[in-house]
Amino acid sequence: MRLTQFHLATVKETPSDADVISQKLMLRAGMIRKLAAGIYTWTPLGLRVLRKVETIVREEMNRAGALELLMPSIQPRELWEETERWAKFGGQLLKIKDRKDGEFCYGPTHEEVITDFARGELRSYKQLPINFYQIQTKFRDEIRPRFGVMRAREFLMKDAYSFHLDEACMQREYQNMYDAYTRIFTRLGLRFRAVAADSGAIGGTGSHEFHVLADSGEDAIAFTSDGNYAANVELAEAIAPGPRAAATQALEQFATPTQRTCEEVAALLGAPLATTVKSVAVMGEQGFVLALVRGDHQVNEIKLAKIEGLGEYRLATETEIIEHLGAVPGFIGPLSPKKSITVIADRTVAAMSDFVVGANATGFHTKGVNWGRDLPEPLVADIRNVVEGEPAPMGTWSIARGIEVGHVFQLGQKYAKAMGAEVLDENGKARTMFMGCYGIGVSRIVAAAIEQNHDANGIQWPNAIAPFHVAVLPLGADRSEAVRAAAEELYSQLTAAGLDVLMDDRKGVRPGAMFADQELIGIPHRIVVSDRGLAAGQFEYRDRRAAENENWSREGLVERLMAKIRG
RNA sequence: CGGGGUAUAGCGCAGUCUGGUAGCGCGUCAGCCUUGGGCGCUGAAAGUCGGGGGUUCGAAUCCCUCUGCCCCGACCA
Repeated sequence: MRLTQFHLATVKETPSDADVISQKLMLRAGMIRKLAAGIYTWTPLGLRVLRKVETIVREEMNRAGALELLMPSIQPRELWEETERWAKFGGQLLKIKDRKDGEFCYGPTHEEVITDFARGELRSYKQLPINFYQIQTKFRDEIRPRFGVMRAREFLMKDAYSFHLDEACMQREYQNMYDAYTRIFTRLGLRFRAVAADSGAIGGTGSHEFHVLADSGEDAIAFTSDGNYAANVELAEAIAPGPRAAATQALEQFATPTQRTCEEVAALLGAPLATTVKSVAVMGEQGFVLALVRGDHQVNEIKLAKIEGLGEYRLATETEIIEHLGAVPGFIGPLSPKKSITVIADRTVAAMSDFVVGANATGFHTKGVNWGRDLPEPLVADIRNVVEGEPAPMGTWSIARGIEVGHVFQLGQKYAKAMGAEVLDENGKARTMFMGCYGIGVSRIVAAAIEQNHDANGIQWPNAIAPFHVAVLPLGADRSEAVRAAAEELYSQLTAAGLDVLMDDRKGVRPGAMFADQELIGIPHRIVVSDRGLAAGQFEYRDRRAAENENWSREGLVERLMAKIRG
């Protein structure tokens, strides 16, 4: 591509409403332009990257045996009523009406449509297993879209759905997709990690998220020091500490007129935060529950929701807290509540002695508290987030940040059952199919790749998804016929070799501007053609990630470059 | 949905308090100059000051109203 034939839309000034680096760089490089909140136009430059990601995803899905199809983006309400998700999906579902007042939504996902398709198409176990996928624009009306295409409302997604006669077959395909995803992210040239994820209320035996590692990631991932296990922080198990020490202190209530948080109480006492216990009051299905974690820990809502009797719990209101405990929030604890309540202690809390809690009297806390002696033994469960460096089932936990770009999921029979998707087995008996679903955020990958690969000058694309592999920059082509001819010849050869080449043939553009644009848009390799170089019989090569130039002779240049790009 | 901002040239912003001929930087266009890190100089084009209503001799500026967008929070495969 000659730059004069292309639409380069770089800007010098950083857009003021961009709050993550990928969004800034995508706007400055002219890859995207915002049309409305969370809705973007992909420019020719940005689209080249998006298409490269899409192509790799498609090739690997095909290789894994999945079949591409394309479903409608507009879906009728009736289908969503069958799974009761018309109401349950919530505000993210963009609902629209046609001229006859028929109700539709813009598809945020396609379980209903594919299951409807499958129940019509699939009749015999002989047609199974089968895996259908599409790469398509989705819309989720996010409450607060932000971070550019990282969390846009309209986005490009690959979604696949597999159908099976039994669970074992579903699990085999799940593994097949897991392996395909590993190949995809490896080919994309990204540093990533597959992590065990919470499978939520749907249950099922498995779910993994694929995260691109980046400090700016929205999700915390926990992984063990031996590298063999990684989990969403929501799932990582906090193991029980050693046995409880014997009580040494007497129970003592003390005044904390203005100290409501564990931090404030610990500061007042001059004691470590880890000697305090935080009490979180919630209302579960079976009544009032007090969840206890150590002062320096955080309650994990997903773990808490899994406890028997809690289910769809919510935080207790101030009125409920006063009614059950007799004190206002900030001074509550498990000691002598006003009414009978359930106390659930985190494993760590259960192993504490001589600890500090709210006294259930406004303005007071109590120290020297001990299980068994001062209050009954609690129910014990793992209800907190793990923290950096603490013991894990194997080794110790480390915490990293990641951007979720893929998710594989064993759906089981949830949708097939709700929608009556059945096939006849070898005995002629109708059986509800098992399903798996597998998503990849294609447009999000573009942003995630930038979060992971950039410097002060701009983007540093991995070769596999760079909009162009190499930039040819002729310096002074306006006045040097030799430079112009050499650049043209090089451009032809590189293009003929199958590389994506961008030649900066703009008139009167100074070298500094050429370099700045090439670095901003992140072309991974550049070759400078100049009178100075030609006189020495050399071309100047620079890797986007390198600080220094290399002088390459004309001989073997194309091969040398190919080796760098194709690996 | 709650709270807080903001809307002025293609982009980024000042001007609004205290009403009186629409400004700056970047970009764009023309010319000169320059040619290894977003050069320099000269000139030019470009704005129903988010929409509607009101006050006033006169409104970007004051009042009312609507809308978009941004930030914080709650929420979220």
